[in-house]
Amino acid sequence: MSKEVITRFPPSPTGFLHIGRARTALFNYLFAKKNEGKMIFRFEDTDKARSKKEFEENMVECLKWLGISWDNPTIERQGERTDLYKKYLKKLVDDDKAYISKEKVEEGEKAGQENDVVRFRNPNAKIIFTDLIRGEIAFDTEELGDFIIARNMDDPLYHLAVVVDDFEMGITHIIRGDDGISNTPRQILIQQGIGAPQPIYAHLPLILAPDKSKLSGRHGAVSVTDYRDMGYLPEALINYLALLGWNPGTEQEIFLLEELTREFDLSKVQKSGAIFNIEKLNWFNKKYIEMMEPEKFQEAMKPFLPADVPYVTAMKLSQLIKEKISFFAQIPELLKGELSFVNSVQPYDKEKLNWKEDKNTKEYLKQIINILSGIDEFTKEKIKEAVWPYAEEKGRGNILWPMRFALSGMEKSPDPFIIAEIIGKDETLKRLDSAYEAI
RNA sequence: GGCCCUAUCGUCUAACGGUCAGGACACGGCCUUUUCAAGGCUGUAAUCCGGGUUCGAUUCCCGGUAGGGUCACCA
Repeated sequence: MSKEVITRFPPSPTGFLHIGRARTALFNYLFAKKNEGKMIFRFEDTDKARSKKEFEENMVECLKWLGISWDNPTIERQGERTDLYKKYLKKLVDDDKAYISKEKVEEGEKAGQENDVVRFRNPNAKIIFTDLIRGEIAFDTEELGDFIIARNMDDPLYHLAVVVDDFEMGITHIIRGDDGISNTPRQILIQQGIGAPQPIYAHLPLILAPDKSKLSGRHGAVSVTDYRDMGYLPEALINYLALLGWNPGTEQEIFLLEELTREFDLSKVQKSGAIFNIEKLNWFNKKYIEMMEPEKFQEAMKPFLPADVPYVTAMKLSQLIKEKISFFAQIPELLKGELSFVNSVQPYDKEKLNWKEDKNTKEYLKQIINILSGIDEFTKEKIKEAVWPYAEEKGRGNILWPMRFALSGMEKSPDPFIIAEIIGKDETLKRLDSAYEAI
């Protein structure tokens, strides 16, 4: 009878939630769910100077946005558990597994002052642990020396705090980034010191920047917030992140979170780092945008609309926008470019009104105007219905290209029927008239 | 530099000794279409190098090389 799986997500609130951390959270979540276990969310805020409330809030908010949940009703903070660490610290010192050492602070504000740091008495053991992703990893801990585990008896440092927390919270699996590998031997040593069982480790490959270095702030957008603000959908981010370093073993690409909780398998996690590729994220995002209900899409695009575009116009354009964008922040440029016809037609070369070599454009425009004038219900369906027979008769390109070009003034644009409906009957006829006059 | 990790198309990856080395993104072509986008078809493109083991290595072993991570009174 194996005991319940408990994983954890322990960020330190010293910045906005990093995309790599979000993936780590996701994998912990998926592993816990897959094994019908739990995931604990806690804040590692032993660095009081750098830990900020706003970052805590950001992390909670981002995880919720992504749909990743945790199983502890209140999120623990290490800052509120100092009595616990003190207890273990005292025990360690009493057992002579650690000792207090008077030392001068070398850097920072307190440089030069003396401090009673607590050092772990390193038994210089060889540590071998089995990583679920990488297999056996061996370390000689001798070179670690008697490392410091607390600033003083009241003020624990990271390594001590994590080990105590993982023990007290009954963590069975530690799934974390690759960069945690070298911390593992220290932590195992402390575990042995306090008599804690050794959890199972799984070190995830890092998410890399295009230059193959660890993805960090200097590489541009790296926080979940950045992507949310650019108009990426949580489903797309989850899907992309899940497939970065993991594969389902099939050729399926689209996965909803719920599906991932069933399919996820730690043994299919990659060993080597993966470069974060925005192009592929864009592709996923476009896919998820396509799947959105029109009303939901309209709602979602609201925050991204430029102030000078009337709401009603934007709503009319929503279907077109939905087809074109990969992420919502592209909306303003789309409205300024390809969809700018809604406001006005820029001056154009009249020769471009002709479809290929055909020179009867003036006649065609005349007839199109006649046809459209007779339509009362000016919808794209009705317009198409009315124009289509004529287009079939004279050749679709001959009719539809001049019509479209006269209405948009651009080589690339949506089809003429939609444009006509959006700008309305009066404006449509006006634009066709001026094309007719021009040519 | 010490220690540790890693190595398949440009990128994400499949292949757990025998495959024409498969898929996806990106890129090119074609088709469909009034243009664009979407869609369909299709093309270019990879096993880091050198030794073993084996009838046979992308796959197993060793050594190089390259890249990365980590070496705080940060987490």
